[in-house]
Amino acid sequence: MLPPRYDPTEVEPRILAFWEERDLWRCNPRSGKPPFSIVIPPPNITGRLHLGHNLVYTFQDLLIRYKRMAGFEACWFPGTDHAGIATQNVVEKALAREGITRQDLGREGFVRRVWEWKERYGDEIVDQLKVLGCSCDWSRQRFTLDPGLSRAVTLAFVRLHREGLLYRGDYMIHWCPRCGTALSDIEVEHEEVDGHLYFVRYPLDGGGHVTVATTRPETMLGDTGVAVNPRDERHRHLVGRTAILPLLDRRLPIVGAEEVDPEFGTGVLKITPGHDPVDREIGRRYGLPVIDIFNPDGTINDHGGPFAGLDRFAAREEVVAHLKARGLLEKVVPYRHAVGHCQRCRTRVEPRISTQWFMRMKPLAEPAIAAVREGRIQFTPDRWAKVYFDWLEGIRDWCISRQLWWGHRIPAWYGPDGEAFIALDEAEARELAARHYGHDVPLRQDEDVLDTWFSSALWPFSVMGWPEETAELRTFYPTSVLVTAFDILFFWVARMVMMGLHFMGEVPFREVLITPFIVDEHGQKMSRSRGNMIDALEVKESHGMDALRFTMAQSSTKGREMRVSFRQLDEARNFQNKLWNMARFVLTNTEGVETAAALDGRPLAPEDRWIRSRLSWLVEKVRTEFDRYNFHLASDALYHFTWHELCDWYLELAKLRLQGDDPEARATCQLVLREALDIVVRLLHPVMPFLTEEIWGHMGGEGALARADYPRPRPEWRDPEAERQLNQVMDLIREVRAVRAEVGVPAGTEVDLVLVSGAGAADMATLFAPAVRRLARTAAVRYTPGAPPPAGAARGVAGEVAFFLPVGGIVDWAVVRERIRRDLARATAQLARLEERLGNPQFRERAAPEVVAKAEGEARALRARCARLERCLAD
RNA sequence: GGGCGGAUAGCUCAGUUGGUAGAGCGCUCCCUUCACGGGGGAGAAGCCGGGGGUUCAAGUCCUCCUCCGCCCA
Repeated sequence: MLPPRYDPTEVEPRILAFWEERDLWRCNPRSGKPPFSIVIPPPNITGRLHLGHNLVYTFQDLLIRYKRMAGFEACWFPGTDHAGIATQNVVEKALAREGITRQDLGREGFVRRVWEWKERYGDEIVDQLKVLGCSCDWSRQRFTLDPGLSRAVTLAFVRLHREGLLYRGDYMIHWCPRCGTALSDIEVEHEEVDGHLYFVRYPLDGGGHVTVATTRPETMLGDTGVAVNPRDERHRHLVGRTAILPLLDRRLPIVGAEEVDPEFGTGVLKITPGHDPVDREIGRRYGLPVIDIFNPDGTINDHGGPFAGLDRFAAREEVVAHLKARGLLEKVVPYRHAVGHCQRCRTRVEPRISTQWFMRMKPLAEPAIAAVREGRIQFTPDRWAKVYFDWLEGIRDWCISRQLWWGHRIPAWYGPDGEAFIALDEAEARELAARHYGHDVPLRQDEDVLDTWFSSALWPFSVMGWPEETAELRTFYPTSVLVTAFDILFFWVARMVMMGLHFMGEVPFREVLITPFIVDEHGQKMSRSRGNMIDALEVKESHGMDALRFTMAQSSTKGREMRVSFRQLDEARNFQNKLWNMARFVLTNTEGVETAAALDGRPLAPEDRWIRSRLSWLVEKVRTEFDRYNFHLASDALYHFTWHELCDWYLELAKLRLQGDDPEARATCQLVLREALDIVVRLLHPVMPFLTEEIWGHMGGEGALARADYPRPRPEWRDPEAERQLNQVMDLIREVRAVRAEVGVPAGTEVDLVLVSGAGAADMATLFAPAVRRLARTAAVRYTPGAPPPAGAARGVAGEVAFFLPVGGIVDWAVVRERIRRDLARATAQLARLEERLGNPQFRERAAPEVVAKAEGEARALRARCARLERCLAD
């Protein structure tokens, strides 16, 4: 006997073990089945599972399980990402607690420490995925720094370089002083901050001064010029003169430049070619020197003269104080402006010129744009395609080198004169160098590593063994769908498309499903600092994984945001329990039933034909909505059907036969119950795998439900007549209940039900009398056409069927009459609207014939209903 | 400045070829009915943000506006 409450904490670990023992997720690229594949967005090894991950992984698992059951060779490729900056930060913090720095350990020692850390903690997130029930092919788990994937990265770099798509040089990049590395443009987040605009006087050679305005006064230490707009009447005459940089007494030529906005500040711009992209451009035109004033950690270097050694923020204070002391600070006004911050550590970044590797993006972006335009990749929701185009069309070159130790070291070796040799390994580089110089020379490998996203961009094929021509690549590439959140659309999705097209000659995935962003019930972003995080593993303990998955599926929408609250989780948990009890009921009432016995050929009751008709609809609905990624519509349909059709009605009706004395009728009912349970459990498995697998076990199902067949539509089960009949029965029962409740017939009182008119009323009193008696809690059910109701009888009209309950004395006639009047008023108003529409010749002329016919049918039914209601009042 | 998303019952949200509004929660009343009180039954509750337009018909299509949020420059 099953317990009356479903206990996920007991069931889930057991089911996990059951799946694991059977090795169910391993795929065979040679099976010949149609392939369906997904590569996981590799979680960061420093990551801990949050609901955002959970959502993305739930959708993927749902699709994989669905396709697997539907007959596909469904392969989900799992793995993790080395996350250069994040991981290095984590390990450096750990070292700091020991009082050491990575420099103390040296590069080799540090990298060894990171590997040790990775071995210890790097699989935590993978373990969490397993606990979630993710049906990945774990035998194919990869890590971006695995030897195979690292070879892929090196090879990709070498090829791109030979193709002229990589270059190295001094350019303005974003520098994070805390991480000590360059960042790409998209790793910088611009935030509005309240700062100040400082107006500083620069003396002119030969007397007088100009005033410049700047938000970063410390950068004046790197000034090598001053510019004005040549069209600016106020300042035009200054061009050609020389200003003197305060504090350092550097001579600054004054030049004319169209870029100078006369409206900004005083219209005079200080030129700092080392630390501002616009200044850099102006400086280049006039041959102004470039001065980098920062050390890698953001302190001022020797170019800052007396300020050397100060942190950039302290330097700002000092510079301002000195200017003030010399009377050169004209004024300071509050100023709100956008400042770039490091995406990883929120530190303010500094624009800085440095030597980095870049990837030329335009030639790669064009085919990527075409692939989506031509429909070879489909976005869901499709509006994301526009965001994708906008970014790719304005794309800039990608700074791919990072001044880190943890990552793929750039395969570039430099000779004594700085000549670069790009090769698959050092031996090859030596060969190239020897050929170049005519003799062996000592080589020095590039110190830098590649942006982690470089390796992520290769993921869809590196994970399948590229550059080897593997069976996996042949079968599973391109993958079927990529599921991810929008925040990595540029970082990852677009770059995978570019690399996939470039190296594989084919898109990496045919569809991209962009999931909503999870926020709390008040629409706030979930974050540790806000304290509003919902931890997936805690929810697993309190509600069960299936409840969490159901919530994810049900509250997913096409919007940008998705709110998750404990209320929804409670609802899902209740549904979980409802399902459990539905199964419990069916199983305890069908013990010993030979389910293999053919149901076909047995005479079915109308409710059997009805529930089969509904099941047929449900199968089609669920499959259709899964196929469209409308997980909320599929889960709503499953929820509504299970609770409000199967449990509320079919199970209640089934009790009549199960508890009756006709063994044949009971057997038929039992078979239908088992059939319904079987279909529901299969349909629901992708959404709620643990619970359904557990029920399947109790059903004595063959093998694992996870590998069973997904239900197919059964159009032959469609039965409009049975649906019509059952709808009428349900209407009648509901109406009798409502009349009883409203006019105050005590719940325990069983009264007769007399049906007096209406099509189908005879069936209600014969075929369906037992059902009506039980569910409407009435005694005898009689059909007596035209019978006059006794005085004080409660009465009502269900659809077109008029009835009364002879309960004179119990009820208040005024209440009964009031209720009928209200029903009549509603029906009359409805009828009036319909007749107005039908009376409009243009409606009859232009509306679709079936719409007109439907309206006519409704009007006919309403007229009948109104007549019955009027009759009720008259009698 | 450009773009996108949202505005529907008290709350959170559905509503896919335009056919006259739904769910869950909450609320009110009733039920110790033998699968489930994490249950069952009944009920109240909405000028679908605002204006204009197309249409026989608009929550749904077009346009403008207001408010909230996000992305890009």
